[in-house]
Amino acid sequence: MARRGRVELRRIEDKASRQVRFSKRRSGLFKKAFELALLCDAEVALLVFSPAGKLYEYSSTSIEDTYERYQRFAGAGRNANEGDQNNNDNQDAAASDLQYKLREIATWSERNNADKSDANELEKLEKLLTNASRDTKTKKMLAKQNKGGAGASTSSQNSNVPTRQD
Amino acid sequence: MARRGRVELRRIEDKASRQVRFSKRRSGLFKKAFELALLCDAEVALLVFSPAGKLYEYSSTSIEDTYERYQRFAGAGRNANEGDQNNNDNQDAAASDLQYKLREIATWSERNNADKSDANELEKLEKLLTNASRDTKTKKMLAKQNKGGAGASTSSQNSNVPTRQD
DNA sequence: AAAACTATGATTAGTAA
DNA sequence: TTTACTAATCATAGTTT
Repeated sequence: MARRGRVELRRIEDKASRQVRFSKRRSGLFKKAFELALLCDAEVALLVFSPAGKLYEYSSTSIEDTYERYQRFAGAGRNANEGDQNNNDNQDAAASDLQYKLREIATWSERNNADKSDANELEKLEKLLTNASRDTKTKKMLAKQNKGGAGASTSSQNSNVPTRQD
Repeated sequence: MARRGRVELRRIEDKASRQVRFSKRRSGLFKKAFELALLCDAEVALLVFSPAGKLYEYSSTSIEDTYERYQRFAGAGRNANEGDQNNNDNQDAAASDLQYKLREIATWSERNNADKSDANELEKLEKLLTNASRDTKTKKMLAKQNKGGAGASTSSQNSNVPTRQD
């Protein structure tokens, strides 16, 4: 027969049945992760260690890459879990993330169809993003100053190099 | 009413509905991850970047710790891995990856500094990549034909000129 | 645009082979 | 042990509010 009621949300005591459930639920979880990546075009990385210490992994690109991206992101300002707070804080993280992607694109298109005019487009786009990023930071700083901060006027440093370490 | 049939397993084209589905499925996935960790006493780390480039994370202990454990593990000799259907060694995949990054960039710049001329740059760039991607595919096809070929001579559509179909 | 609804498909707990 | 079955809960696509 089937289950008698809704499943209780706590650790399963019986070892054998815990192992069976782990195996079933694990495959369900990995399937869902894969579907999210595929259907919704998301980047997903999933690591699971079984209670017995066995490793299972899934990644839509590569664990390493996603973890790196995570670190870059988290470094600049994070946007933790579910509960989706204010995403102003991670705008400049997103910006530096995008700069990175842009460089990737530049490298790729250089290798594949190097063309002066294309390079030009890319350069313009990169400048555009750099500026936007700086604007965001400046605005945020000004906002902070108005609220309670000490003053410092922004020297607009120039653009082609992404604004790195503050 | 409810859904008409089973869900098709491919990328959702409509942007708005992709975003909605992402949000729903993401919360489902995180719930499952949490339950697996709790019920089965597993160590779980989950990183998701939305198509818009937003980060979501769950970890039963800490992302860093689990990643470290993963590295130690992977270094020594690894075990099963579930969803291992990505074999990203071809240019094709690289190209579509770049398209994805481009869409991220587009989304971001739309939200932050929407501007007609910027949109134009992005569009040009996207077209450029689309064409390059198609070229790659065509070349690959030709190569395959030449290798195993029943000798059908493909009317070589010239590679740099897009075949209009939109 | 986000939240509620709801019919339907998907997942799975318990059981059995 | 894993695999298969099946009833019942769960998740969610499409729709409505």
